[in-house]
Amino acid sequence: MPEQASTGALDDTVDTVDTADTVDGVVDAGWAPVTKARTYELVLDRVEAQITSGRLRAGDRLPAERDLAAALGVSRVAVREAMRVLQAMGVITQSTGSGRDAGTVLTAAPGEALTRLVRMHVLLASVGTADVVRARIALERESARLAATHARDSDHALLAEHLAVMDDPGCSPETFNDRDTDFHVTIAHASGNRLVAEMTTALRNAMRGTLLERLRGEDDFRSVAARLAREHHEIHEALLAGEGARAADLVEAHIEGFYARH
Amino acid sequence: MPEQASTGALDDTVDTVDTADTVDGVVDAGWAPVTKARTYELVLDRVEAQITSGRLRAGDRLPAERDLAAALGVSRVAVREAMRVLQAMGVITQSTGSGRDAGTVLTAAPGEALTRLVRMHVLLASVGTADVVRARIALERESARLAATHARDSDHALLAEHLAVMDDPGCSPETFNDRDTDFHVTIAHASGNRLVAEMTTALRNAMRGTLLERLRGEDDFRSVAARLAREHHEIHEALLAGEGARAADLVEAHIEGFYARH
DNA sequence: AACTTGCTGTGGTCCTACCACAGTGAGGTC
DNA sequence: GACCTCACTGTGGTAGGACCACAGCAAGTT
Repeated sequence: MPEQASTGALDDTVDTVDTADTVDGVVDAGWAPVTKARTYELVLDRVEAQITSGRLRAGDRLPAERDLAAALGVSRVAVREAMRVLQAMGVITQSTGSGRDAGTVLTAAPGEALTRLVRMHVLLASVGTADVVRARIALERESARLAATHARDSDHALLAEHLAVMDDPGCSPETFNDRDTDFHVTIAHASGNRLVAEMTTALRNAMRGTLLERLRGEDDFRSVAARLAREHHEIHEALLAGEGARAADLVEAHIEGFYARH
Repeated sequence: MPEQASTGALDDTVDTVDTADTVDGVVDAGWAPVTKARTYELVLDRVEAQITSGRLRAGDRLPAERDLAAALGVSRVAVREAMRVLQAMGVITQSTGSGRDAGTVLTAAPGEALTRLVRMHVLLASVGTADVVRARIALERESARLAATHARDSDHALLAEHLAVMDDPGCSPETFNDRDTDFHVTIAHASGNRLVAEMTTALRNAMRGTLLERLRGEDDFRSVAARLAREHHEIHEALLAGEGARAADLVEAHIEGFYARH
């Protein structure tokens, strides 16, 4: 049916025909340049509409790319590009093969997407390290505050495990950094607030490389590690005691302290 | 040159050839399934590497899609899908036409990308409204605290303008909602912390629809608007006085109050 | 009953062709 | 000479068709 250039069901192509024009002598009332939306964006809109209307929800399977393309009257390329965007947002997962669970499935996994986004912008110097630190503090304060009342036994067990590894004097900077990340991420997820947790995780992960470099460049890695470990223990104790406000203050001092001193 | 299936410079295609195998009788030492990375991800890695190494920075122009494809030894489709991802992350902007500034340009604009990401996940019920509210409070407290010392005269002027519009008794719920958003966003950007600002903006924008619905459904919109406006004025006064802590508390009460009461 | 084998549906990749748009510059017109 | 016109060129945008790799399933074989 499409014989070239969208003919099908997707002709919302024209967005605005409104006001103002800049062409030479023409009257500038009631005219605006006609802006065309790219086809893949229209596909995105359709998918979003399906979600909004409740016809599509997490766990559901999307039509096959070919079918979707045919149904919307666009090419498969357009559909694929829309899928790439959704994937980059952590909204879908794709896999090959046949069978019920194969293909494109709606799954809400914002974590990885956020991490990549933040890391990319840190690399681009679009946001500075100091900014990330302040954002981390704001979020992790909230994480800690909530975790003090929401954390379960399994969370505390996990935290204890991470602490034990970091206490080991033979622990390398790499291992320490990984477990440090895990410690903070565990607290974030114990908060029970998914959004705060994912954002916290993303920021901490995006800083992973930077932090590792600092740890490696440390003159006396062991004593620094010991101090950080001690602070971790204090935070954990505050959480166990259910003292959210104190935990939040400790976390703030912990994060700020590391950056301020190095 | 590529006669089908990647032949070119991008043959990192094979990721791991390591340990363990599950095939029936075969010795399970030293074998693992070969996992292939998707081509567009390899392209992404190359772009990220260029940024990391400093050969590419914000404002720079990327090679034309065709050239990049040739240089990397992949198809244009692969390059285009990588571009879609970068665009979805707010890392590039694309435009047609010729000339120096046409084509693909590295520009760090995380705001819109974040907004879409959060909105999508709110729609998917991956994160609940209450979670977004708590996250907003955490971030906007920080925004307000920083804005109290960093805001310039132009910021205060903008804030005053928004306040004036919201004070107008004839102001519609739509207009009020828009200006309310603008008010919070202006504070966020006045904080001087780009990351906090972008995240704040994203959350506020993602909630735009929800908030508008609540305002519209209000029995006595005018009195609610009047109360919100009064709170806005108090916040503004705290900012003008440079009292960050008070501004933060007011913002928290302001946000939480609205959700708690409705 | 257990294994093998081929079929089918899915995303992954590539190529090629063409369209729409925006500068650029050569050429014509006044 | 100054100005306008218009074709050219480089860019992303789109379409369509072909083939590959993979995973499940079912029929056939041992």
